Amino acid sequence: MGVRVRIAPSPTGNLHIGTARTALFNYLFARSLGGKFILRIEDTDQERSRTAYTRNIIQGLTWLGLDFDEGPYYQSQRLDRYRQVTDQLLSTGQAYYCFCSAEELDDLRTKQKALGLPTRYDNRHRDLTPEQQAAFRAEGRQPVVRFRIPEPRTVVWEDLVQGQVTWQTADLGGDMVIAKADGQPLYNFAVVVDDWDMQISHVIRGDDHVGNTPKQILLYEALDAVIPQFAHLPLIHNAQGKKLSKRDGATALTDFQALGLIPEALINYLAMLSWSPPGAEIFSVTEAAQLFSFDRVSKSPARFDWDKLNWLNGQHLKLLSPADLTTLLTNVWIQAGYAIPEVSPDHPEWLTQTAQLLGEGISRTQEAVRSGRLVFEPLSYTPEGLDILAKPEMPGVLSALKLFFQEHPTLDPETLKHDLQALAGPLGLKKAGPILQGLRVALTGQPKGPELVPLTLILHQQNQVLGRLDQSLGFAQRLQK
RNA sequence: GGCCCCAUCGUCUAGAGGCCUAGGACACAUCCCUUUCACGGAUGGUGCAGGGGUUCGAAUCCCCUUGGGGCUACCA
Repeated sequence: MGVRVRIAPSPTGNLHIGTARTALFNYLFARSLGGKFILRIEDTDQERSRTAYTRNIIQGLTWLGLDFDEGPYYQSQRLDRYRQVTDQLLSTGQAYYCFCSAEELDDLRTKQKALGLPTRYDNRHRDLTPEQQAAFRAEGRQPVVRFRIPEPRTVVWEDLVQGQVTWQTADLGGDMVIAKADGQPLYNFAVVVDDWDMQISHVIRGDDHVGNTPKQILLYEALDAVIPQFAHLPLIHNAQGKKLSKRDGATALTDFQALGLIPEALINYLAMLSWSPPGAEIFSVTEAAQLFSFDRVSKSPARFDWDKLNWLNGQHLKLLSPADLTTLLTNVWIQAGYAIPEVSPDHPEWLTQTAQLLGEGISRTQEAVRSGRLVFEPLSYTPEGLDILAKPEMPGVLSALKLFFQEHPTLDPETLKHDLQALAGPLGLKKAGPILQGLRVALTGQPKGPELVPLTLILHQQNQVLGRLDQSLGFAQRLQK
């Protein structure tokens, strides 16, 4: 049996960036060894699970390109199976009914705390006689099912990331509940049954699960099941050095999406949290899969760094084909409410040129919204732009520019800049700066922005140059008074 | 409280006893490119938590201290 790994999120929230990272490592490991990547939805907690979240999780994984080979499997559809295994454990005496109430358990913990003892279940109902059980039932108590944890015993496993991990069963908190009073299976139990049934070869998950692993190993043993290999990844930390949580702003994958991050960059960044590539830092998911191995995974947590993610996003944006970039930015512009004429699957030349120009040097697609306004929206001026128009030489400059464009209905991209600069002399200007700056402000309303010549060419194709020049000239003349 | 894990520039990391006067990337600063803002190029500063060992030699091995993190449910 080859490599079979799984990502097993619970649909109690949108796909979290930490889950996405775990999914990625599972995916990389599977792909690096030609194994299968499986999706399982852990929805045993009926209270908190929502199908909308399941949808979000699947969409998120798909968006990232982490396509799964099997599934999604749903734990909620396997309840009979869990019951069956619970019964098996019960019949062999490896599990038993515990009738303790929530209050009794609470009480126990409070007392232990007061005495400075570690909190744990004291296994008080481990060996109840049938008579005692009947008495509890007569009281109307609904029992949970607990799995016997032998003490003392040492559980050891060779973790692919953590190395050899040793755990004393006495530190496990006593016999564990595997089924709630209402019959619902609990995580630590369901996960073992599932991984067993689905023949998972490697369990790759966050290291907040190390403490669960000895319990699960005991369960595998009790079921006489093959124990998978374990790899516990260090967690992702926030700027404060704590586990990344919903309180940290953007943590759902959809947040990153909305911010203008692209999957290629996110994958690249996530892969480098606690894993280091043997070579270049910028890579595709395919390349990462070829390079991936657990011996380059660190045991220490990594802090989430927006600066680096943004930079990486810019790098991957640059790697996109003109067509892909155009599609991406066009969607952003449409979402921003800009009226973009004649959009079709094959982008018109001018749109591709616009995307190339405005996509230059940005690190997130959302940054193109602001520059997009310059091309797609009617002309308006910033205070800085008005300051420039108010300069005394501007009416002259703009008149000369207007004349130039009237005389040159077709523009030569090769010589345009030179031709514009040549306008300085006749106007008595020492430098061409005011000409270019004037044209920039006249066309865009602001002194800063994308490269001027390509921008002019694009607006010219849209028949926008003369109109804007005219409008700005009028403005400049009025500002002189 | 108990158990477990971690510890190299601000951040992500390379480093598996001599190749380290510790390398790279992000961020930062300066300069160059440029009509502008970016991009790009160049240069620069900043780090082995502390203390003990082991060794001819330690960022690398061991111990302690300190700091940080995780877990400790009839959640997952």
